[in-house]
Amino acid sequence: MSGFKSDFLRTLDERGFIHQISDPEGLDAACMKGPITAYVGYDATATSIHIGNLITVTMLYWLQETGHRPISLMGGGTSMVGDPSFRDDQRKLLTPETIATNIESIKKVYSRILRYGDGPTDAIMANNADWLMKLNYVEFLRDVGRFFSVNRMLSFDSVKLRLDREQSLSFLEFNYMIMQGYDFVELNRRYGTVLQMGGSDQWGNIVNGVDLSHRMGGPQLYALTTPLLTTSSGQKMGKTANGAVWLNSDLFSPYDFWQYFRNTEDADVVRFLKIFTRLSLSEIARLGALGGAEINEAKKILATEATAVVHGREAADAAAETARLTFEEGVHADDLPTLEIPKADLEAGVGVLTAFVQAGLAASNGDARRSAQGGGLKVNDRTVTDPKEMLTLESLNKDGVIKLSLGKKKHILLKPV
RNA sequence: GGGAGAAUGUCCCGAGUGGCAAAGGGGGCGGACUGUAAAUCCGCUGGCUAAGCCUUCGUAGGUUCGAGUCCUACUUCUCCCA
Repeated sequence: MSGFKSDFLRTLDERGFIHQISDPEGLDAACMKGPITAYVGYDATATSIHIGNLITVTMLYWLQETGHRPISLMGGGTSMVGDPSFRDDQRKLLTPETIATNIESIKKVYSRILRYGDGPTDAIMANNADWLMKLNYVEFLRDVGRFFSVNRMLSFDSVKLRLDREQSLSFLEFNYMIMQGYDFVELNRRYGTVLQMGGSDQWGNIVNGVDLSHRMGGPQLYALTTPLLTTSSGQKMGKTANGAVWLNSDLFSPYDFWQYFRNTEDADVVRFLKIFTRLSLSEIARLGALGGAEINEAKKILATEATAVVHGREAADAAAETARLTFEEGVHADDLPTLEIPKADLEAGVGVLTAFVQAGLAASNGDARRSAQGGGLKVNDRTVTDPKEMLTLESLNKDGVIKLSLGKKKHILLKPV
């Protein structure tokens, strides 16, 4: 499916963003004819979007870069219902207040990546609550509901999975795809939007919107999905011990974000460089040619570039420097995650295990104890052998802090105040 | 409305004759080997004031020296009949 003429599709294709397109030739032609408007919808189920969503935001970025207009759609209305696609349990219902808070928090990330404004290719921030919340039930059923075939909706994989597993699918959730389909039509009316993009799990929902437009006598719309990103060893991307890789820095620090990419598997480096950085394809090819231990250089660049996109260049460089000092120089860097602890506590003495729990490196004393038994705890780079050891003012190193380490990669500084 | 089944360690899947802190996976964490990679091997994967104590098997009661296991009611979910 290569050989696209438009800059937009060619770029997405070359960088590995394309999984399916509903009518590749038609869409390519539309992109050639002039600026198009395309959108991606985002759930407001958390206070931040995560790395999986970053892929689609990046598509919006390339859309804008190649001369088109992106819309980031906040799911203020659809989040009242919850997307059941490929899930085998019902989501918890969110309160309108939670949704509003989430949207405010989520919005911050976009302006770093997209350029918003009133110009012809400036991005638009929309919220489907603006039209969904006002709908009149019976009217909506007659105008829109009649175009949806339940038989067909039941045949979508996203729903079938749920039914096959004999999990219930409430009528509430069943309506999600109708709302999403309607969003597409509404965005077309308001902004002339002709393309909806999303993850591969959204294919069914997106195509529903394309169909709905047909049936309602509207224009031809297009669907484009990205592959579900997995690591080469088959793991879903973006999962860590503490949950998802969030983009908001209060949930997942730039340093952690940098580390996440630094630890990319060899086999994924090129793929991730194409998707998560803006480096040219020739530069990526050069980095991809590095073999053996040299590929670590490519991973550092990947980490820094990806972090710069989300958190800014300054934060990215700082994270890189912290990592360099910590891992390559073997000294502790000042901006490792730091926890302040009252000086009085140290004077009285703090149990090592407790200290690790307070630092968030262990879930409980028992957990810390087990890590110590496995040789995974270090205080100032010295392995903890006695779980009863006390940390006191004596434990402060020459820089006046105590460095706690879990394994080789997680470090926290305790700073007396 | 009637009938049949299901709910297990707060990550998931999943065994479980009345003696159970509860088999086995997956995932995760730690160790070894390396390159902050992958693969492989080893250990850990309820809580605590820790040779002991406390809390866990949908919820609440009951039988029993003793209940995840048996009984009753309830909740939720599935399937079949209406």
